[in-house]
Amino acid sequence: MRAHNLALVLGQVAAAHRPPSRADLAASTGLTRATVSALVDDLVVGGLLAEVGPAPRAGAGRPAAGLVLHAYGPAGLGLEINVDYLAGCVVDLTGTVRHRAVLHGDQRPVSPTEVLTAVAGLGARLRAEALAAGRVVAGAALAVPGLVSGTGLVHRAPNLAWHDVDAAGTLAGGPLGDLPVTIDNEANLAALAELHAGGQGLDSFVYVSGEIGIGAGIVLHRDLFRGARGWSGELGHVCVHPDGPRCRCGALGCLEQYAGQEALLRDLPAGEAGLARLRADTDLAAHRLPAAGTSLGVALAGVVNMLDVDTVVLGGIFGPLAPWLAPAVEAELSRRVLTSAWSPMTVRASALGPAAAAVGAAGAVVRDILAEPAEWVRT
Amino acid sequence: MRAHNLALVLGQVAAAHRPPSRADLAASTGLTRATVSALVDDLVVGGLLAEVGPAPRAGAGRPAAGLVLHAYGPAGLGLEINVDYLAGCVVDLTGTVRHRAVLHGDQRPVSPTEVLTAVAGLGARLRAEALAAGRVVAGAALAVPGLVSGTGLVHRAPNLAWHDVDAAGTLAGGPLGDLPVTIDNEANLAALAELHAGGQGLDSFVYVSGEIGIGAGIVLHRDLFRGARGWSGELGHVCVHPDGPRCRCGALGCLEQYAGQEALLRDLPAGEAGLARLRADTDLAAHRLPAAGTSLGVALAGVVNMLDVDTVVLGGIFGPLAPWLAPAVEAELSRRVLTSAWSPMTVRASALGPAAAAVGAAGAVVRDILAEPAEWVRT
DNA sequence: GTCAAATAATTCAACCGCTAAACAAATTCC
DNA sequence: GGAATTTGTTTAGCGGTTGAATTATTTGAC
Repeated sequence: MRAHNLALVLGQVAAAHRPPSRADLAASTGLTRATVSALVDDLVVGGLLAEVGPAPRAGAGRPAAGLVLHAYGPAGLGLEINVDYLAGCVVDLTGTVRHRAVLHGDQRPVSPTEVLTAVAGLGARLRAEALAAGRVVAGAALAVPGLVSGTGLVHRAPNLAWHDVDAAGTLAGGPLGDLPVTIDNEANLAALAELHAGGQGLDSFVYVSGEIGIGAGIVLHRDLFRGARGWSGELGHVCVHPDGPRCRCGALGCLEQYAGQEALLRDLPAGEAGLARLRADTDLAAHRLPAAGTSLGVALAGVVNMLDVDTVVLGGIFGPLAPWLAPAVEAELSRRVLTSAWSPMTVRASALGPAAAAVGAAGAVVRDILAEPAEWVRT
Repeated sequence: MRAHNLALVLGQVAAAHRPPSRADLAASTGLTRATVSALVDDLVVGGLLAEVGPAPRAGAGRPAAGLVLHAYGPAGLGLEINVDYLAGCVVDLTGTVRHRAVLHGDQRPVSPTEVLTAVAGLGARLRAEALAAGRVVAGAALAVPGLVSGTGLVHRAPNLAWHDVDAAGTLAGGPLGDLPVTIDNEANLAALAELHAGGQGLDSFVYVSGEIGIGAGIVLHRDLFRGARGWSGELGHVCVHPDGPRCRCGALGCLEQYAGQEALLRDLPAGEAGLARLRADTDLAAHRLPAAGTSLGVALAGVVNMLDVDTVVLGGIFGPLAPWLAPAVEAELSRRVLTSAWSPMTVRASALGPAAAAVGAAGAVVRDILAEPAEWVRT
């Protein structure tokens, strides 16, 4: 019960626009001022909340002490393995990114163990930086472009050609020592980053992650949707044409064959260079991208009909390509989504830069602390 | 806290295979025997639990008093409006159907108000029957083949040609008096019925409801998934061929055009008669149904890739047709679902008879009481 | 400049609900 | 018939919330 109320109070502080007073919290939580005072005291000595000077207020009365999340409370380390880069960042309790780093380079020729060791090294460096700045990293999360079990087993990461890689086991005792590391899908964590950075009114959406493959993270009522076993969001292998070209996964006509990076950059250089060329050659873009957007729209329409979300966020490489893609996606959605007749869909580009999943991963760590403050307050 | 523990104890009784003793409940909930005793006492005087004679047990010790859900506790009324029938039933706390009724007849020519009044009348009759048998109906739920808002507004029921029908408002003060009635989608409630009747190990699945249209109810971890606004599960309008035939909804190549009742019964009499003919003419069935199953499989594969469930239940008219449909569905799923490589999909026919949604609706009412016993215990 | 009004936060007694341990009840085993 | 065993109840104690009274700190009026 105490644990629940601690989380309740902390959540109210996190959600507030201005630093709330204890009295504000009592009003918004329904608890007594006495109770809130006791809870806040625990959270302050636990290092999760801090008092700020009283904000000038109109009218009489004793001024209220504002409460904010402690900027030097426990921090989260986010790591990301992707096909063509490794990334990491440290985020404080308020959600502000404090340190970040990216290592470019194709990871496909590197063995899983070496990739994991490299990203752990990157994480250790960031952790040391954070410590030097006065921040203790409380935990880490690692984003991987593949299907991950709760135990930290990467079942399959097709575009890295990983297969039953025990990521959690490999990381244990490495450069990160005994820091607890959770492992999750890249699109899921990027969707969380979008949820918290994207801001205003974003409640339920599908985040489409265009990297080498196409993944999706589904957020419903500000909560990540994981499916029954945590393997949801394989948008890239939703069928667009039942007898289309064969996909790497063995099936016919998967979306990835129409809107994956390789399809978009056919006859162009791979990676950033190809993307730049595509954006520069407006003729080519105007020809190739709307078709991909239509396929994306067909697949997403099916998803939306089943899942009922009202917003699609285009992320990864789809973000910068959104000007060409979004109109086609939108057209297909309004044509095919049953509810769009009275509740139109929104399609927007992601508000995030590169390495969104790393930011989301770090954010997930601090959100876990905020959701479960009781453990942290005991120490 | 008390409310939570009341629900916890009640849930354990509901989930148990044999009538548990207070000591069993203490063990399974982690509470003390003393606490459980106090909670059970409240639930017994509240009329939700009943004691049964001690079951003969091996070994020494005082015999335990078994606890069961009270068969004469508050009951739930389930109602269903469908294109070609109205149905209703009363279910007691244990989930047993005690009274039921069906009114056959095409509802399409009838006005929404008349349909709603008719189904309410059916409900009132069942309620009176239940009362005569000693059961008080505590609430009702109505299943409608369409998209329903939380406020009881039927936004659209395409196959009834309903459009913004205020079902809750129309029912208020009618034959059901002031009995609280919730309104929900037919496939959702049928899925709940499957969850509770289907039994063993059914945890996460997609229930496919083949009626005039094709709907789906999604259950994840024994919990109904509703999407952001409660409009999930429109499987019938998932795209199978982006440039297939035009659907009533305006889009091209919707699943309904390939596996809807009208497509299955082309050139055959509509309704039951046509279905009987189709099943009798094995040549025709073997020719027509696997193709429909393949389309169903393509659409479901996309759904499963996104939602990550491991079981598909074929309900409505797809239930009796499952022998012809299921193999094709299964083949398509194992070909197209990414996770099927290491975690094969299950496709099975529904265990339910007709009017599954009415049973699910009544079950939903009693499950609500069981989930929130505190309110009931106060009186 | 002092005092009343207003608002914030703390203190303290009372109470609710759970726990732990002792105790009473009802049966089997020897 | 008595020891052993298991169930269920009773009682004291404790954590945590409530509600009222109290203290603290400011604004505004006279």
